[in-house]
Amino acid sequence: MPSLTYAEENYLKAIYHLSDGGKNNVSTNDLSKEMKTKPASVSDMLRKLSEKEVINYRKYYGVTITEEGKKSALQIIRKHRLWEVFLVEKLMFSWDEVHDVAEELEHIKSPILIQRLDDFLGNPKYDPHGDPIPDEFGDVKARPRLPLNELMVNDGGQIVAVKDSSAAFLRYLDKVGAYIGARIKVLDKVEFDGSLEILVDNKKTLFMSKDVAGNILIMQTS
Amino acid sequence: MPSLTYAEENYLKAIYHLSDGGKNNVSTNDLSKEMKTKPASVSDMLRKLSEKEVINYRKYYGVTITEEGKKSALQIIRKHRLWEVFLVEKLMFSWDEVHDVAEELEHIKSPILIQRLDDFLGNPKYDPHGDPIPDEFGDVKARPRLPLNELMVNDGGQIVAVKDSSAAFLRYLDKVGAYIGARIKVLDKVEFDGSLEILVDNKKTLFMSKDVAGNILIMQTS
DNA sequence: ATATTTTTTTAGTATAATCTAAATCACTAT
DNA sequence: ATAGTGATTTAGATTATACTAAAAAAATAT
Repeated sequence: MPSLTYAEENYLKAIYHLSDGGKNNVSTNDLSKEMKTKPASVSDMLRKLSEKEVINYRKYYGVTITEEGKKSALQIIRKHRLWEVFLVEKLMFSWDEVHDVAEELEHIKSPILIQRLDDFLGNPKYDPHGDPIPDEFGDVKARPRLPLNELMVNDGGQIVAVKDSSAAFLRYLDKVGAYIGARIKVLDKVEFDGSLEILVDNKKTLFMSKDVAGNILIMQTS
Repeated sequence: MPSLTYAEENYLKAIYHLSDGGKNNVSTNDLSKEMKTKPASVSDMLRKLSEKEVINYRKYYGVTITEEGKKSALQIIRKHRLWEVFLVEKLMFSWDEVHDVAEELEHIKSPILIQRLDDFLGNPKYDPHGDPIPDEFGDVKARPRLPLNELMVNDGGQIVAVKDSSAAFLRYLDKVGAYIGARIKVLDKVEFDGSLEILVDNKKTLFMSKDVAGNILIMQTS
């Protein structure tokens, strides 16, 4: 694995995510939006990442991630998500506070640290947002999942992840008790605007817009 | 507190240590040795640290640390030592493995992270090498301590710290059972070379050169 | 007291990551 | 088929950290 600088790691991670795990091409402009840098800076970085052979770069046509690059990206993601578990489970961070800190911690370079952190946490398979944690070889146990708004009336399941991890959205979910792991059932669907009536943990019912429901991912069980 | 870059933090920490907590002047050459950079690079950095008012710098005459600088340095040291406790107590690192990783972790910028880490660890007062952990205001609870080789025959006490934290030295201590907290008593002193016969934890006796003993710090109890 | 040595600083160069402005390429719409 | 628009790259500048070589200041030794 080529050694990457802090900034290179961040670009590579962004490419991995924007390409949906390496499936799609990513454009310079999209990357510049994601990284909050100018397109000119992105071009420069792409040249460097391409020299290190973690991406395939053809000028003016965007990039794809290489197999090597995918491995590197998955290791960074592994570290990020393990640290998130640590922050939430051991240090009592709420799940909307962890992202920025994990963003820094993920760059600490020490394989033994990550291995021991993983053991200390009990080798978790999912992070606090429900996203799968790659193992040391980069293998991911993905759960089948679909957006809550695609369920039919009377369909039930468990919340396994959220698409939008913004602090505002996570605080909203906290307020209504929609945690990862919560069991939900669709009681009713309003045809007019697609909003839903939901039963949470067999206790509380709540109303939810189609937009919100679209950002909640469900593992269907009925 | 002025915001410092990664490199600036490392220089400031080195200045704090080399000046023995701000008591002495530190020369460009000493700093360049400590930082493993060239004197020219040090001069550059001193100019910058001086602009941020964390050191007093008079060209050709070395530097002293300011009150502001001392506060910043103590916060970095606090973070370093708390992470060392975490690594040893929670992640089962041995005390000779922790330094380099803590060297990276100490630069993570998040006041809330450090506060919660401190609580999670039970607000420890000393790190695994016996060095005191500054509190959030920079206050340090120093224990009175003297080098083992300065004890007289029949003097006893507890090992509270080590001066030399090199991996080799720490492994040696591990081997002979001389942990932080171990109770020791001086059974005999060889006049010729200053070497010592030591009783450890009322169980084991061992022989130790004056050099080794000089690097072990004792809180005397008898 | 001056010459020599050592220490420190300055000047100029290099790499990494960013920027702005200008140039160039690709795509779209007639 | 080409003009115009938008995306992308290149060129040149900036900041941070390091380097080497040369100059300058301080310390030392006769």
